Amino acid sequence: MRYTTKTEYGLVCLLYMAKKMPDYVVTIKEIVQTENFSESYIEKIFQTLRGANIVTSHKGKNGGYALTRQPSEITLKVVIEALEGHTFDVYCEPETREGIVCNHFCMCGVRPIWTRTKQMLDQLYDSITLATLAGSESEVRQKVLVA
Amino acid sequence: MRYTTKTEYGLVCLLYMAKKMPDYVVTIKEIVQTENFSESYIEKIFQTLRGANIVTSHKGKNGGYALTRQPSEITLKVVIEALEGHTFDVYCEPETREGIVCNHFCMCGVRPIWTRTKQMLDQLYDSITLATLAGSESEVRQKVLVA
DNA sequence: GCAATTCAGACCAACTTAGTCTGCTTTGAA
DNA sequence: TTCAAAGCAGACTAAGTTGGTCTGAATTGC
Repeated sequence: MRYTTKTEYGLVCLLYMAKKMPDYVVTIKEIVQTENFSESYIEKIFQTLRGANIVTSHKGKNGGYALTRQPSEITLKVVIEALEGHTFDVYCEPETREGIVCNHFCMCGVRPIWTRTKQMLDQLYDSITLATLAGSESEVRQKVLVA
Repeated sequence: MRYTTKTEYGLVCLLYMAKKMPDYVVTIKEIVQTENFSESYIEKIFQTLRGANIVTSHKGKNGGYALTRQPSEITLKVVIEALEGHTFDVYCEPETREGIVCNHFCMCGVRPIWTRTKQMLDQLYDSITLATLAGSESEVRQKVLVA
């Protein structure tokens, strides 16, 4: 179980932006060159981020993307939900899949595990912002390099 | 992000066994009739569980499957890892994907999130056993029905 | 007006999932 | 000794998802 590359790439891009000055306008080209991603794919990811109001865009020459708010006000939860749909799919939750009769899961002893899992992940991702990540990066980088 | 049906079905089956007497031998047919699963698919799942030494099997007439140890000694982590491969795929972890050079992830600011995620899930699933689930089921069932 | 940029959406190959299917082997009991 | 009931092994497959690509707009600043 893992998140898709959309989330992975999206977070890398947002983190890149967070580390720049506030209101910094970044272009797809710039970010693709720095991070060595596929241009078309990143474009699509930014469309999703724009739809979720995490970034704004400006068309035309000197256009590009900027964060809609401070890095400290953009939580991981919001980003993951925008790119992935949800932090964790409880799957058998009746309210999330209307029309589907759940034969096994809804009332069974297994479901509470998934509810609890989602609860934990939501809480974790709600407590981490882009600023958290940007701030701890150098320190984290060192740790990893030493280990 | 969610676990596959292998894990879902596998847990339902194991929970079914846990609620029976210790050393109870269950057949695929019995469990399939009770839970309304596909026979062939459940067979495959039990092969995996046997490979992970979570159940033992006995061939031939009056054969079937039994838990290898007490429900209280079978953690969710062990079951999920057997059926899913891992509780959470940190993805860019160099040691898990030898030969693959990670361009973006390994040293970047995003990776610690996934490390932390895996840590939390591992800890959660290590603290829950089949006995926990079997024990809390009736109570959980009530809660759900009331809500 | 032109070059740089985003925007929209159709398209697609490869992979994964959730199974099915066929037939074999082992075993207990009649 | 036979036979039916079980597990065992593995090839196969349809449908869905992932991780993109590609074409061609529309918009904007210089």
